[in-house]
Amino acid sequence: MSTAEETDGDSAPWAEVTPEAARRLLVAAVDAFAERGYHATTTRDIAGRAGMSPAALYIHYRTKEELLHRISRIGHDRALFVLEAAADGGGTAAERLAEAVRSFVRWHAERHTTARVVQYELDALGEEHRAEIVELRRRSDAVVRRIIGEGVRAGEFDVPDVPGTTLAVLSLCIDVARWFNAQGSRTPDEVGELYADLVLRMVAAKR
Amino acid sequence: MSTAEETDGDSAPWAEVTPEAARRLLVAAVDAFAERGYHATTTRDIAGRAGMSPAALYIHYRTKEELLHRISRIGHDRALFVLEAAADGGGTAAERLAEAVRSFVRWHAERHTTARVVQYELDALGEEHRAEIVELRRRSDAVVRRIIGEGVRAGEFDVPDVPGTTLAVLSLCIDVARWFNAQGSRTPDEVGELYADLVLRMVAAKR
DNA sequence: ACGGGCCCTAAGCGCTTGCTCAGGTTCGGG
DNA sequence: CCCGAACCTGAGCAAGCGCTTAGGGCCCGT
Repeated sequence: MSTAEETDGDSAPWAEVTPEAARRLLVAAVDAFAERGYHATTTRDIAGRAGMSPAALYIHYRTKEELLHRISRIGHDRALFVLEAAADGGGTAAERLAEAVRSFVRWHAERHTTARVVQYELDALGEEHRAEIVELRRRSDAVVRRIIGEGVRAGEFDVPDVPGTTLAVLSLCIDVARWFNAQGSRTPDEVGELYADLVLRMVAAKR
Repeated sequence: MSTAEETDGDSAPWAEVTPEAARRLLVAAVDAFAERGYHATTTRDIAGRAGMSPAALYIHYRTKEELLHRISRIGHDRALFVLEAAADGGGTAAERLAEAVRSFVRWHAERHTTARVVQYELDALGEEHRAEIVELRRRSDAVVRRIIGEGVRAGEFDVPDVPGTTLAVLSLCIDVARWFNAQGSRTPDEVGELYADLVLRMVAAKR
């Protein structure tokens, strides 16, 4: 009865992308964007990875930017879902903060290809699309800030600067997407555990 | 008699880039790369910002990639210098770690335009150039790891996973370049102070 | 049997890219 | 007064870019 059961939306990564061909293209785009970056990726490369001709892409997506937006939108939705699930999981503020960091970090490590695109190609999006995504990120910030604030009020935490510490916690988690390597020596679970511990130390009341 | 006096190599940012025109181009490139990213920046844009024709760029640099390499090399050298100065500053491990984080973070905040290019456009570099830069980053890692290791041995710190914590500390500092905004409410000094405190909490021995 | 909608491709359009090159300007030394 | 070196520009090349278009197979209900 953990907070994240099977509804974490990550068991079948891109199942909701409905025409199978559109999904293949999207997965190919995630790989390509994560590997080379949005601007260095060509539509020919994406289509090639999906085993199609360049023109096929434009049957399912209007532009290359729309592809990035779809990836970014779904990715942020899932990351936020994971965070909120942990935050609403009950228990002390420390337990909820630890679980939030643990699962958020695990998501960024496990799906670091997606996360890299989602977190680091943000300003390749157009004006409106970016604004939409930024709103989702503010909600992530609010979730973490709320837990820390509650912990402070309950006397569990000692945090002189709540917004600053919130920023640092999220920054720490997000940056996992940059350095995490699947071939590396740490599993996503191990990193999640390590980071949950480090974050608890950052906010712990001195005894 | 602080560790970082005026020799921090940042008082006159790009003074060592010798022909004045070459420096103008390099500064323009830093701005453009930081704003749009390496791949989204055109040589015409760089030359335009420097008030020259596109062809002028190729008198001073062989390729666009060489420009990025020069920026990356100088930036990493300076960041590493700042770190090492703090590490060799004397005092307890806690004092040295705090000073290292403080000045490293301050550098990333103050010069966040440069830092963004230096830290996030790494894999736009060619094979050899990237290898050279990666070596500099390993030295940064070694500096932080050494301080933490010494603190543990001296009984000042309680750190179950030294390499993992080192990674987290550096990740935290580096990511400042991504979110720091000059128009924001925090000064580089404030962020450095906040982060030094947070990092000390992460490694502090429980009492 | 067959017509229409759905997917897909081959070919290519218009444009921008990184980069080149012949030629012009500036300037200190003989 | 002229020369050569240092620096820069206008014009443009080949290649690659995002994206479009005309059309061909395939599968469905009727």
